[in-house]
Amino acid sequence: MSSRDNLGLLLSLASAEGVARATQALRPLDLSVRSYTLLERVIDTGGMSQRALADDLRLDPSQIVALVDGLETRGLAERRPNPADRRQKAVAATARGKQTYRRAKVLVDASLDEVLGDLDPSERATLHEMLTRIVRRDPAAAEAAG
Amino acid sequence: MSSRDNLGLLLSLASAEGVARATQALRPLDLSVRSYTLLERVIDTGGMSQRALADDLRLDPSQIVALVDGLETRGLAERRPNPADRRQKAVAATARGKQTYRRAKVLVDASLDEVLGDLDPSERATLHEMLTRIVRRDPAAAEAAG
DNA sequence: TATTGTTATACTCTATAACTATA
DNA sequence: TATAGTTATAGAGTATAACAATA
Repeated sequence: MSSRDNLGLLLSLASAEGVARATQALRPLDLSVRSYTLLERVIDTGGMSQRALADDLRLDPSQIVALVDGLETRGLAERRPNPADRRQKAVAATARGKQTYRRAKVLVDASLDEVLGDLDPSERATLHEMLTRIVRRDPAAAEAAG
Repeated sequence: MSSRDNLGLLLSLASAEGVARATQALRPLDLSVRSYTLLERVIDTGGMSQRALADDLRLDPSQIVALVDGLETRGLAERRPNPADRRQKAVAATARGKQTYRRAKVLVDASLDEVLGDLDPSERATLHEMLTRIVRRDPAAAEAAG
């Protein structure tokens, strides 16, 4: 196996390509890829605790704080108290946040099409399924790996 | 499409998982994933200019300088003059660098097996082929995308 | 003029630890 | 005791610009 066949490297390069293009696509809306992803997640779920966001996005809770701060300052998301557990704060998108997300999604999807341009729908489904299996591992295994 | 189906996010998470595990696997040898990748590349090619390395690894030339400096300080790689073009320096692995690489490869391959554990050889080949198509795009297209 | 390697700088991302308020 | 959110800090990684030597 030569270095050109390094699957880990290929994965890393493909990811970097996707992030770079999405970053560029989101520039007109002044949104980072991670803010966009967080916004998408809270819109789809109707609101999540910051801890749940950290778990889903595989980020440290302290990074979620910074991302939510940024979105809240711009009026795109807000923290709502959770009466059931006053330690938690439910992060939810504002109406303006949802509108911004819809516009952003069009741009991001187009940038992803550029990256995946050579893959037909069936291949994309296969890729999606395989990546899901890679990512959705037993959390205990990831824990053990540190 | 829900955020759980975000293919760009999945790609990013899978890559991060692979890099994290490889980083951990390489810790005993005090090698970064990028140093390992560079070492692999110069061993497989028998020596490359820093510019060629930057192109292959999708890194800025100034980052190659830092990586080669680190490997050279530790006696794992060296810069050799290129008589044909005195601007260039051919980066090559030393005997010790090759030995370190062989030990590192065992560890990295094992860590990759953990990440790809659910994929059989045929599926890995499919993944490899698709990622190759994503990464090996027309350089002009990547250029245009910034 | 253009390219290779280099230095410098700033910015983002990531990892870690410690603190507070709640449970 | 443990968990959710927060703050602070240091280290990687990344992007950009400028420069000297060479083509």
